[in-house]
Amino acid sequence: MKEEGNGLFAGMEFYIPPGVLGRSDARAMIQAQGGTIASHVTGLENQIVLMDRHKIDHRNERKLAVEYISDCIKQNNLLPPHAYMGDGEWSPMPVVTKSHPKKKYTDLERGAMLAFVVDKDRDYNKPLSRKFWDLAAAQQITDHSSESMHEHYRKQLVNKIPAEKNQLIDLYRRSQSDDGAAPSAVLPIPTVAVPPPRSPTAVQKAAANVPRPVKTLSPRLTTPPPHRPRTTPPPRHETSLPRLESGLVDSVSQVSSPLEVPSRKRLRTELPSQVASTQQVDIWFEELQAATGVPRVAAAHALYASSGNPRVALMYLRNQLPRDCWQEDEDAWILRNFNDLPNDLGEDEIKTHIRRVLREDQDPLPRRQTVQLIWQRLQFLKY
DNA sequence: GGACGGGGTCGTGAACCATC
DNA sequence: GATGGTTCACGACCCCGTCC
Repeated sequence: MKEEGNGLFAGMEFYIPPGVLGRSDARAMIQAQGGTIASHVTGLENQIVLMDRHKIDHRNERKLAVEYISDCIKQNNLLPPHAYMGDGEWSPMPVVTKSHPKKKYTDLERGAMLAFVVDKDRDYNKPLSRKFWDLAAAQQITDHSSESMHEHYRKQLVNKIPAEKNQLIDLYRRSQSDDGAAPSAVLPIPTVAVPPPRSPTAVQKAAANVPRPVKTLSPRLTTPPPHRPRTTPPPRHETSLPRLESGLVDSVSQVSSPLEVPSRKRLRTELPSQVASTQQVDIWFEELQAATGVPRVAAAHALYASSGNPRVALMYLRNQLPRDCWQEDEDAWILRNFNDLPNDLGEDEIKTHIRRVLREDQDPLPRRQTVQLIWQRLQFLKY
């Protein structure tokens, strides 16, 4: 560890999971001392995770008890980490052990898996046999079992678009290199969603002409909701690309971009705040066409059905209709019930209205949907 | 028998909500 | 505004049925 710039923690990055006792105090102390707070675990060397002592299950210099911060400040010095690492000897609580802990895949592990596929001259767009992953497990490509890697690959990784896969591989390769600063040779992943044309007809017109988004979905979407909890990290779409480029990639729940399979949880707060550029839209069309072989018009239609989310559009084109990919009768239901709402209604009022309609159930929605998704779709349709 | 896909279980964490 | 409990969704892991 080194000290640079101003403050005890200058140049250092910490991640404090939600729920850690004294989290807010530690955050304040770190920031006051020039350190930075990461919103997600990166799995990279430059980040220290601060946890409750009794929850640290193994010794690791990058996983320390949260008291480390206050103690360093008391001593006005960066203390040796050893006394703050996981160890049953000093822990006031028994070390929690699990027979089969479920470890999250980090981006480095995803990159390692993909790099392994590439290194073995295999097509990373196609499923691979269990035997292949047996080999990967034997070579300890990750700490996960072969079956786990097999499942993760076929259910998650294989669905990523080539640009994302390349980015993960690139991240992994850079982490393996000493300097860690090799320039990325892969396509940047766009971080914004496309507000597509207003109707299918418009989509078809646009398909011949490449749809160009013209403005944000709504002013409300450009600012965080006022009721967002203090500890909620900033929307990932605001940070994903810079984080990738700086190597600070989220490992908890994957690289974030509109191109990934959208987490419904994430969608509840993370909405597009920018407009895609012409180049970005072109890239998406090319990606969709390359991945599925469909004509441009179909790609445009898929983008429309997916509210402008290219990754959902990809699933749509693969006949994997996710819940946030909308069908005609569902759009009709939304417009029938909510299109006449006053324009000055706020998000909360609209959602209250949506809840009431869902509760009354007089005009049931064809598919079960969350209030948040309906609200988002409404914003999209009204745009 | 191996590959593959579907689906179940369970741990985790974010979002939401009620209470103080 | 802070805190704690609840709900919900995701993903890791596992199992099983089907197909070749």
